[in-house]
This record gives sequence, C-alpha cells and structure tokens, in this order.
Amino acid sequence: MKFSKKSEYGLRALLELCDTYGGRVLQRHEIAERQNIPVEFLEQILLALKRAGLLASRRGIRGGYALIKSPDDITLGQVIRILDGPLAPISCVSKTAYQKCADCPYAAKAACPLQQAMGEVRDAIANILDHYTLSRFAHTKLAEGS
Amino acid sequence: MKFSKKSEYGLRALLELCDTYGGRVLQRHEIAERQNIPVEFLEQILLALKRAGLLASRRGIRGGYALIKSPDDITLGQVIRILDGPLAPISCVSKTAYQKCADCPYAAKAACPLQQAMGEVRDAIANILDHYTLSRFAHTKLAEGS
DNA sequence: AAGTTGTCTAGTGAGTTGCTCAAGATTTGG
DNA sequence: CCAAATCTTGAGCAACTCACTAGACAACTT
Repeated sequence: MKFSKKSEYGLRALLELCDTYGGRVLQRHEIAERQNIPVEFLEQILLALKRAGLLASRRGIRGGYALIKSPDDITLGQVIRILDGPLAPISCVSKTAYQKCADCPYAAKAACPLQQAMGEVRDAIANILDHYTLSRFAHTKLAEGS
Repeated sequence: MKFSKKSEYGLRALLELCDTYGGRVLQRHEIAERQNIPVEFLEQILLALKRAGLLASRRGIRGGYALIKSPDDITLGQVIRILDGPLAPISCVSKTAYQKCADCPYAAKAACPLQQAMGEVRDAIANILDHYTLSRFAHTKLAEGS
C-alpha cells in the first residue's frame, strides 16, 4: 500500500518546475541535483509526464523541461495516476481501471462485503489527492531566505 | 498503491471464520475451497493471523482454526497491517512505522510540502479501515437462502 | 502406534522497481 | 556547417517482492 519512488520523484520534480513556471526551462541535471534524484531515472519520469501533456521540452544546448499546464490545473492525483497507475486499493473498486476479481466467490453475486469498504477508501484517497493542486505547494520553496 | 492478495485472502478467510465464531473450528482446506484460495498460501496467512493473536488453532485429526477475538474487536485496518504492513502511502507519514525519507531535500528542514497531503491520505485510509469491524460483514453469508 | 492435522523453513518462477547504458535526434553557438 | 550540449528512445539489469509450492516436523486423536 505504498506509492512508488517514481511518483515521489515525479512530484518533487514538478515542485521544482512550478518555481520556474512561465520563466526559464529546467534541465534534467538541475532538477536531479536539487532533488537528489538519479538523473537517468528522472528522465524516464519527465518523459512520462511529457507524454501525459504536463510538460514541454526542448533539445539542444539551451534545452530543458517546462510546465505547460498551470500549477493550478495539476493535481497530485493526476500525477500519481500517470506514474503509478490507478489509486484504487483493489481493482474491483477502481473507477479508472475496473476489473472484477477473478477468484472472489462473492464477485458472482455482486455482494462482496469488502467492496463497500474498499470503495470508500478509494473515494477518500481520490478526494484528497484530486483536490491538492501543485500551486498549493508553490510557496514552499526549498532554498529561500536563509 | 494496492493491497496484496495476502490481505485480500486474509480478510476473506476471516469472514469464513466469523461465521463459525463461538462454534466449531474450520480447517485450512475448508476455508481454501470456499474462498478459492491456494491452501498452502492460505496457511501462511492463517499463521500470521495466529501469531498476531486473532486466531487459535489445534492440530490433529479434529484440528483447525478459530477466531479468538470477537468480530466486533477486529478491524480491517488491523488485519491489513498484520498482513501488508503499514497503511501510510509513504513512510515519512506512517504512525506505526515512521522513517524519514533518505533523499528528500525537504526532510532536513521538516517542511516537506507533500507530507501534509500524504498525512491526510494516511489518516483518511486509517479512519475508514479502523472503523470497519468484521462483525459488520457477518450477516453477508455466502451460501445462504437460495 | 497410526493417521491426520497444524507448524515451520526454505525455495521458486514471474513480475515489478529502481536504476544504468548506449546509440540516436535535435537544437544552438561558433 | 561543425561540434557540443541537450533531450529521446530503447534495451538491459540487479535486487526485490509477490504469490505460491514443497517438504520435513510436531502435536493431537483414536
């Protein structure tokens, strides 16, 4: 019941990118250094976020990555679903990736007692993560003041 | 972000054991057959639940497993923590198994922006799962009526 | 004593996680 | 146009976890 490093790194990388939103681009190694993330692994994450439409990138000597959606419009839930898959704790209650459980004897009768509880869990998680936007963290800079 | 089969099987096995609570013992193969669980795998689960104090067992020809705590006193959260470990989505917000994240640059300043959101998620999950008791499912029998 | 059950430890194959490497494509500076 | 810097793509890999299996052993009943 844990989120992967991928999600964690992805979120931390996005926090960096929020800081320069509307301004300059950030290169992989800048993000990697500031956030202590292995650079090649980070790259895969950035690419996934790019394919999902959150980031744009430019190659070449003054290349790098930049947010193309406003931090107001990006939620933790979105990011985690991109990098980690669906939020539901068991797939028979997933809204984005429903699958009926193969071996559950209750499944056939559609009266699985666990389903209700798990559904509540799913909704609770989604409710929190889909309402936290990245902009909500934007004021929490890493190296400010001193 | 999923629960394991272990938890799922464990919960389903406990539902069976609830039905005979106070009455006879159930043997591994009975539970396994009714719930479609590989019997040797189920055994490990039952043993873990026994070590955690939820079950008693007797060997020999009329042996088997039985609940020793009331279904009222067993919550989904307890069971899942026994079989799957802590509920927290990242370990720096776990109440039962806290560990500060090794590589997070915010960790040192104790001002990780994600921590609050993840803490809320943890609390939401725990709140639901720690309030669902097994007795709440007891009336949902598998093979009743017809 | 024999047979039936639970107990324990170890192992295993498949898949995932977290990460690395190398060969390309694209952009910019000179 | 060349070369350096950057992103892009895909493959590969060690370690781990998950779901499950196997087998020796201990204890209980008859």
